[in-house]
Amino acid sequence: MDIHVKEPVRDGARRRDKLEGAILAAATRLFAECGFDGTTIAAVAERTGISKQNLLYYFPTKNSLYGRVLDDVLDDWLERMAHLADAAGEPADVLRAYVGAKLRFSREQPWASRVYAMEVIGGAKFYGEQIRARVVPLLRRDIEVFERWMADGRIACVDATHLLFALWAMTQSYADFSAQMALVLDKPELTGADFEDAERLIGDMVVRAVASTA
Amino acid sequence: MDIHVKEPVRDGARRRDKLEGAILAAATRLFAECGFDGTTIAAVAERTGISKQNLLYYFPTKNSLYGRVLDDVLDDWLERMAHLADAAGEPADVLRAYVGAKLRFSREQPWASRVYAMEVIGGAKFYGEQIRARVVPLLRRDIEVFERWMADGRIACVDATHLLFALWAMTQSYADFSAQMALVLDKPELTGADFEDAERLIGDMVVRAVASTA
DNA sequence: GTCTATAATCGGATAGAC
DNA sequence: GTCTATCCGATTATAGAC
Repeated sequence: MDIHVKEPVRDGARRRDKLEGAILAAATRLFAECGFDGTTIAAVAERTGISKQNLLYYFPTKNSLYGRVLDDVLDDWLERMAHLADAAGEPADVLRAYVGAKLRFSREQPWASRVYAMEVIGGAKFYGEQIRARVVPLLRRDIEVFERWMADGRIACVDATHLLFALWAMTQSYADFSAQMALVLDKPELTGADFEDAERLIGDMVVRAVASTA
Repeated sequence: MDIHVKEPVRDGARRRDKLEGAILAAATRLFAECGFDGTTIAAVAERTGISKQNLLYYFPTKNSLYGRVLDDVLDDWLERMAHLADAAGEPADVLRAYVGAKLRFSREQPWASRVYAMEVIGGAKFYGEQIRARVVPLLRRDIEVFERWMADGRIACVDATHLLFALWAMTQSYADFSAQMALVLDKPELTGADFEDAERLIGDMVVRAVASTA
């Protein structure tokens, strides 16, 4: 008997991945805009173009969907930022690259940034352990890099921890507070030029903060 | 006939105000922790120590409660910040005072800061008009003060708009991202000393950003 | 002003056919 | 893997007695 196999395994897997990706993209945006409880799986399904029940086949619970969204946010962000602390080169250049990379993430993945921000603002009740395990070590390592530079006399002595907090805050806000920024600038949304201005100012501020006071 | 008036008008009003205040305090905290949809009026009522139905007597809808919370957040913030742009004095001193005031608001009213942040991150779909009417003019005025200082040669020329965004971001994050900061610092929550360190570093950064490059 | 009761709806999740 | 049908709990809000 000739059994008709609809799709080879690989195509099936590819299709599954593609649909999962579409669901996650829709979910990321909606979680960012409406928060966890404000987002319904029906709305995610509709935006994806599938039925609610079909979505529940791929993500059996709302929590599992939310968890995957946050996992993917972190994966993307960690991948972009991981190499920076290892970077050899002048501290000023590394700092500017760091600012640029973080700002680029705010620009290219604003919803990812905002989902993460909302989770943290709410106290990270859902994702706190993952942050402790995956984000905190990275931030601590960055702080240590700053402190080594200071010990080696390559930059001026400042509070490395709060310098990193400041750097994070300034870059993160171009995703999280872009709605308010756009209102101040009286334009529908931030443009590439705005991000260039931001990168210049933030880069200058950070570099100046650690410049030796001749 | 001797009608027993339970409470004179003034005591009644005072009682009403007191209860309203208690409801608003509970609501502010819960909206910050759980978001708009994650907060139930039953939970607000329970935290206030009254019944859900009684809460609905004071705030007939959830939207009206949320609106009042945001109104009060803005009232408090505007009152604290309003005088700063008028302040005469050296730019460096005014800037440090500005940073200090904003940081103090993050420390003393973390839930207020977070409710506001959540609303903005979600796109300010509920409160956008109020932000346009009440917050944006204030920020624009601050930017103009910075630009006047530059025109008068009292500070170096930088992008005044993005400088204000940076200042706002750095101070705001000590409310919004305090959960993550505490994890990095490996302590249950930020302390007064942390806020002093922050004020010093942010103050130095901002002042240095506008210091003339001799 | 506060209570009891309840209406009306919605949302997450399951069962089972195809 | 996708669909139809449905359950069940939770939530906002209202009606009306006291």
